[in-house]
Amino acid sequence: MRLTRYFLPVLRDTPKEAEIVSHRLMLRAGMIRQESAGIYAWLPLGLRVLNKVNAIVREEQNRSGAIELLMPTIQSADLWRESGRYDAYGKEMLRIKDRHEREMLFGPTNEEMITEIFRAYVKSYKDLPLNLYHIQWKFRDEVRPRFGVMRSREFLMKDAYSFDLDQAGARHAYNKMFVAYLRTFDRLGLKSIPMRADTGPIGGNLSHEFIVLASTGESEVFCHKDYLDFAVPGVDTDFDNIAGIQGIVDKWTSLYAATSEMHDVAAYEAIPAASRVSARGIEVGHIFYFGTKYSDPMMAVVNGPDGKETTVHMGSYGIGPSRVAAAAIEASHDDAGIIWPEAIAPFKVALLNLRQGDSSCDAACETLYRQLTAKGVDVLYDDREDRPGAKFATADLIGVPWQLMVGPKGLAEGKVELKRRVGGDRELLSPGDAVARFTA
RNA sequence: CGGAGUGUAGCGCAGUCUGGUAGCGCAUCUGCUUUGGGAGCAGAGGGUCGCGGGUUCAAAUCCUGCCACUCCGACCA
Repeated sequence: MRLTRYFLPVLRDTPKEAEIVSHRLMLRAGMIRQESAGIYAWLPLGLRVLNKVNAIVREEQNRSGAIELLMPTIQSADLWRESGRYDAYGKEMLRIKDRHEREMLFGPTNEEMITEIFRAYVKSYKDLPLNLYHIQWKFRDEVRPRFGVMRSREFLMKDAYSFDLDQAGARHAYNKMFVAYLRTFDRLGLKSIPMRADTGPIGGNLSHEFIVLASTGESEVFCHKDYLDFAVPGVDTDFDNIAGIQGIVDKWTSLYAATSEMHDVAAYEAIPAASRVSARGIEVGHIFYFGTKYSDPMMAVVNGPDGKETTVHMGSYGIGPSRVAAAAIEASHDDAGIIWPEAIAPFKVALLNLRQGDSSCDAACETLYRQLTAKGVDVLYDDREDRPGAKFATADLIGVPWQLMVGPKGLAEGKVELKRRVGGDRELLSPGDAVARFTA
C-alpha cells in the first residue's frame, strides 16, 4: 500500500476522551473512530488488524473441528421467550420494533438462535458431536461503555456453540475449545492464562476466562508463576484424542489461577511467595459448559442409540476480536506508539523513502515495493514528501514491526537499512537481501 | 442509575468570572527553501461558539430547558 493513496488519518494530539493507552493509540493511529458512546467505526488500519485477528481465530476454531456459519445480528423476541431470557436479560439488551410492531432485538449473544437452528435439522446422535461458530457483531447496551473498543456496546465476537449427546461428550467439546484458545492467543502474540470463572447470566457450572496480563488490565488476577512458562500445545495436537486433550487441560488447570471475583486467598497463599503472581489482566476469551440450560426449554433433542429422545448438552465459547486488538496494545506499546505482535500487525514492513523526489531513492523504493508486494508481503510504502522524522514517527505510531529505510547515504553504498520497531538494531544490506528477509 | 465534569475550526486549547461582532498551536491549501528521527519562511482557507428559549441596544460570555460526550461507582465478552 502506498501511503499517499491510503486512508490513514493519524493524529498528533490525543483526543481528550481517551484515557487508557490502547484507546489513545487506536485513535491516534487512525484505527477507529467513535461514532457514539461505545460504538466505533473501524478505519482501514484498524480493520486490517481486526481481520488478522479473525483469520487466526478462524484457523484455530477450524483446526479444533468447529464449523463456521453466520447468524444475523437482529433476532426475534419470540426466540428469547422460549428460553426465558427475553425478560431475564434486562436493559443490556437492545430491543427494537419493526414496522409491523413486531418485537425484535439486536443480539447480545446467540445461544437461542443456534439452538433453534440445531433442533431444526439435527435429529440423530450420529450427527454429534457438533460445534458451530460465527464471527458477528454483538450489541450489549452497557450502562457505562468505556476504554474504547475494550468495553464498547457494539463489539465483534467469535461465539462457538457445542452440542453433544451427554456430559462426557460435552466435556471433551469444552476441552477442545480450551486447547484451541490456548493456541489462538499464543498465535495472536498474547500470553493468556485460563482462570476459573463465574458463569454469570449465561449459566452453567464449568467455565474459564482467558486472561491476558497487562498492567492496565481492568481486573485483578492471581496465579501461579509457572503458568507464564507453560508450553502451548503445538499444531500437531490431536483434537480427537480425548485423553490427550484432557491431559492438556489438566495441566493448565493444575495450578492456582483466579480473577478477583473467584479469588481464594487461602489457596493463593498456599503457593510459595516467590511463585505468586498478582497482576492485572484483560479478559479476551470465556468458555462455558451449561448442559441442558437451553436445549431443555427449547427442546433440542436427538434420538440416541437406544432410540429414545435425549436432550443435548451444550457449551458456548467466546472470543472478542475487537477487544483482542485493544488488549494487544495494552500489553505491548511504548512512548512512540503501538508495538504489534507480528501476527496481527496491520503491515509487516514500512518502506520509508527518506528522500522522496530523489530519482535514485524513488527508483529503489519502487523496485522494493514491487518485489515485496509480488511476494505477498504486507508493505506500507511511505511515499509522502515529508521529512524522514515524520515517516519514522508514523511508522512507530502505527506499530509496523519492521522499517526498511531507503536513503541517499545508504544507496551510495548500494545498501538499504532494516530496523525492527523495537530493539533499535539496524542492519545495512543490499535491497535484494532485504527483500529476501520477508515472507508473506 | 447515583456523583463529578466537558461541549468554541479536523485535533489540542484560550476567551466565559467582568456582555461589545471569535483567537492560539498543530493539521489543511499555495509558493520558495529544506530533507538519515515529527523542518523554516511567506501567504491563504476553514467556526450557525452542542441545541432551543429568555434577558439586553448587543450574548461564546448572563438566566433557563434539553442533548451529547467523558470520568468515578454499581454491572459486564
